[in-house]
Amino acid sequence: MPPPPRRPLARRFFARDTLTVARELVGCTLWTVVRGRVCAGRIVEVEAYLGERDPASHAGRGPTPRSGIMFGPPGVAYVYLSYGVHHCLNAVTEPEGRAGAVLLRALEPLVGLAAMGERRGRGPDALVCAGPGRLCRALGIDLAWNGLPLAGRLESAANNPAGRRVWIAAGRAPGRLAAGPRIGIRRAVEAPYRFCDPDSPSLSRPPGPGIL
DNA sequence: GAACCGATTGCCT
DNA sequence: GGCAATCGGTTCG
Repeated sequence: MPPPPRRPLARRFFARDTLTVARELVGCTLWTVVRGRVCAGRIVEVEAYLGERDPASHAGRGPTPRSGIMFGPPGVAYVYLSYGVHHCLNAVTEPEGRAGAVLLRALEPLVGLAAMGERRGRGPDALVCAGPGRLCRALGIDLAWNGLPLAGRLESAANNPAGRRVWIAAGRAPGRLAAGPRIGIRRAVEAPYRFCDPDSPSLSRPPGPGIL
């Protein structure tokens, strides 16, 4: 199977309703280049976090130093540290001024499995990015990536002294799309804002019950 | 300033 | 199934 296109999505893709962006991100591809090593995977599982009206969102009580980025321009990375141990990568959504983000929870690895395996330790290939923390570890993503653009033109080398690149490109749309409750949250546990390709072998958990 | 919490993971019994 | 790890952000006094 030929690799999917490497061209980043347009920024306006992300400047829309968060639930729409979340559903359409399933099947797209996430790319990183760290010290010249290319990694990519097909996005197979995401969760939508809606912003000020979503109690489960970090932006649920208005902007703070951490969540402020979700109120800013769409199409940039929101990276946070989970349980003091793991990093999680979101794509900021909605027009500037309105909060929203999509958490990338799992990828099917496509490119750079050797580098992913070195960062994560050995295990089944299909599960190397099966979880938000695993995904970031495998692709080399940490807090320093917070705020990097995921869409539009790639960063110039001059603006990227760490030699870091990240972007989201189009991919193969899923044959089916499953919806269900979000994982690991304590508030708004009912909202069916987790979307995944139920036919993927790389999910962090079984698909939710809804089929869209 | 201090206490508490968490959009997780891997290892333990 | 249970639980520790580990720390930035948030909240409270």
